[in-house]
This record gives sequence, structure tokens and C-alpha cells, in this order.
Amino acid sequence: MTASSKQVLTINDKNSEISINHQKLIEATIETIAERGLADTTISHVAQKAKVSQGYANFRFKSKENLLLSSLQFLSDEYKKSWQKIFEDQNLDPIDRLLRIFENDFSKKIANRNKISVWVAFYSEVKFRPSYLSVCQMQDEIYSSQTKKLVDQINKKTGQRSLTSVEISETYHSMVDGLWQRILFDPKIYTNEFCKNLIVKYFRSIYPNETKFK
Amino acid sequence: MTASSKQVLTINDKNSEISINHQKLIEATIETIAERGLADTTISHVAQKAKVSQGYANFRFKSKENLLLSSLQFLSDEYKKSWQKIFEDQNLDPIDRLLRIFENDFSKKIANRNKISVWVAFYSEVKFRPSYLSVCQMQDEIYSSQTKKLVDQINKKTGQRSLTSVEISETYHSMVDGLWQRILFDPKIYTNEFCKNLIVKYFRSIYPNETKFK
DNA sequence: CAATATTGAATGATTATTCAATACAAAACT
DNA sequence: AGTTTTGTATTGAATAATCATTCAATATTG
Repeated sequence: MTASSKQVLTINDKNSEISINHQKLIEATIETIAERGLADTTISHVAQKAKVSQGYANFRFKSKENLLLSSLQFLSDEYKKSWQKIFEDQNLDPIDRLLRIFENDFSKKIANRNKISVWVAFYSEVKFRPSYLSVCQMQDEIYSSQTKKLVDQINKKTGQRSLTSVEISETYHSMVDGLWQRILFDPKIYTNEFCKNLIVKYFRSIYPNETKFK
Repeated sequence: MTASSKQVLTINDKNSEISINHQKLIEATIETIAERGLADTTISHVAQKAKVSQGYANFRFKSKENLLLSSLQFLSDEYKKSWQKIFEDQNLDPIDRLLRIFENDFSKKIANRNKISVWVAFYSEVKFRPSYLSVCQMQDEIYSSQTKKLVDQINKKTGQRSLTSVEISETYHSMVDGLWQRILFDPKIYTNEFCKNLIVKYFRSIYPNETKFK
């Protein structure tokens, strides 16, 4: 290893050291909200979980509010990346893409009780914190417009005419939100498989000739 | 007015005086949550809105937690009464009953931004307060089983066979929950009419020969 | 004159935020 | 190479604000 490469490595190390703390705190925040709820999430709990001092957590993010917002942003980005990958995959035909989209929406990584409880916690404050709202809306708009486009392609391909692409994509979207919420109520009934099955059945009833919605 | 009737009236007055305070506090709680969010709802705010002293609010309900739970129970009862009336109305044929059910679910009285924000606030705590969960689950189970039965009748009547009654009623139920949530995000797009239209379209696609889903 | 309803000020607990003190690491200088 | 200096990262104790809860005092009612 040369001196110069070591230097670069050192700089990287230093930066990632910083972002490790940053990331540790965000992850600790999400875990804490999932474990105790937003109402009982204190800087002190988060700092303990992230193994830094309470003062540092506050210093690092300037305020609790900012730490919460950053955590929501992280969650939002993570979700967004997961579906953007699918929308950008050129090898998928429209139906396969749609299948992948809702497989993703009910994958263990996305639709688990911990993540959902954090989402719902933020949702519940959306009316009172414009910053939360804008993160959620931003994400929603892109997802909605992409889904709509996708449904347009499928409608064209299948000749489905009784429902518009907006109607189908909005129905899908609201079903996902609703099912996520119901997973919180009763994860025994609302398993990921149960939810996916409901979605498949919905699309099968709209596209009865499509064999892929089996 | 006789003495005895006055007596009765007085007792009634006294009782209703008590329950007026009780009710005033519950309504003030709901309004406060709708206006400021659960996180910023303090006994002091609620008491001010109900025009009683802070100490009294606490004394009357024993604890803030209990006041919140009572408010959720009230909201739940109010909603339950509204749909039970429809399920019990013997003059309605199954399709009309279903129409009335989702008209109710998206009526101004039920699906307005204030009420929904309160529901979502409680939903978000369901994972951490068993008492909230049980109120929500109780309600849900009855509503679900009634809806399932209703869909069974409609399936029988129309000969619809591709979807089970559980699938249809669960899909409907999750759509309602999801749409309620989306009303919070963007009430401009998700108007009550927009939501009802989505639901009608859903049922029309499942029961294509039923002219009432126009 | 009871008995009950209601007040509002005091209490104690919790918590976000601040900041002086300290640890640490890199750079500068013998 | 070893020592000092400098700058940054991190700590943790102190602060001040907020709030639920309590309860002795007061008002209201029968």
C-alpha cells in the first residue's frame, strides 16, 4: 500500500467514521420508535442505543426534531431506492414489473411490523409538521406517477378499458397503505403472503386474461 | 310541572351535568388532537378548550391516559353506531346496504380530516398501548364479519365466483383505511367523492352486471 | 349546614438543549 | 523519534422548560 493510497484511505475512514455516527443515530432512532413509539422516543434512549452521549446526539443533529426528520428521510430514501430499481429495470415487461413492485411492497424488508410502526408514527404527525408532509408527498408523487404509467402500458397491452390507469393505480396505492396499517393490528392474519394474495386477486379480476396473475 | 317530575328532571339535570362535563372533555380532547396532534395534546390545552380547570380534567378521568382512551372509545362507538344502523336496517337489499356502508365510510361526518387525524394518531400508538389496540380490534372484527356476510349474500345473488367474500371484504376494508390516510396527505385530490368513486369502480369491476354500481 | 364539585397553585418527574471540560488525533516543531 | 501545539470530537453535568398529578382551599348545590 502506497503512502498516497493510505492517505486517501485515512480520509475515507475519517469521513465514514463521521457518517457511521450519523447513521448509527438514525438507525437507533428508527429502532427506538419501533420499540417504544414516537411518543416515548427521547434523545436519551436513542443515544443509549447508538452508544453515544446524549449531548452528542443533540449536537450532531442540532435538534431532536431534525434527528426525527432525518430518520424519516432515510426511511423514505430506502423505500424509494427499492422501487426505483424495479421501475428502471429495462429487462422487465410491464406485467413482471408490476408483480415485482408489489412483491417489494410486501417484502420482509419493507413491510415488517417495525418499519410500518415507524411509518405510521410519522404519518400521524404529517398534519402538524409540514416537513414530514413534504417528505411523504414527494415520495408519493413519484411512486404514483410511475405506477400510473406502468398501468397505462398494461391497459394498452391487455385492452382493459373499464377502469382508468389513475383509478387502478390509486386503488392499488390505497390498498397498500391500508394493508400496511392492518399488519400492525393483526400480523397473524395479515401476513405478507395474505396481503400479496389480495393484491394478485385484485389484478387478476381486472386483467382476467393475464396468466401471470396466478 | 309537578314536584315529582321536577325532581326527576333535577336528577336528570344533575346526571347530564356530570356527563356534560364528561362529554365536553372528550370532545375537547378530540378537537385538541385534531388541531395540535397527539404529541402536543396536554391536559392543560384540553381543559382550556372544555372550559374547566386543569386539575378537574385530571380528577374527572383519573389520568391523561384514561382521558385519551375514553376519547378513542367515544370515536369508536360513534363510528360503530353509524354502520350498525345500516347493517340492521331490514328494508335494504344487500347491494343497497353495501352502497350505504361506503357512503357512510366517506361521509363528511366520518371521513373528515379532523376525525381521521385523530384515528391515525391512535393507530400509531396501537403497538405500544394494548388498551388502544383492543378498542380498535374489537370494532374491526365486528365490522369485518358483518361486511363478509354482506358480501356473501351479494356473491350468492350475483353468482360472482372468482373472489371469495373474505378477499372482497378485506380488500374493501384496506382500501378504506388507505384512502382515509391519503385524505390526510392531500385532501385536494382525495375528496370524499373521489374516494367513493374509487370504491364504486372496484365493486363495479367485481359485479359487472349490477346496475346499482353506476 | 353537609356533601359534593371544582379550582388553581404547588410538586416532582421528565426531557431537550447548552456548554465548559475532556479526550483524541493530526500537524508542527524540536 | 519524541514532544508540543492545535483543532476537532465527544462527554456529561447543569439548566430551564414543560407537564401530569396532587390536594388543600373554595364554590356550589340540595
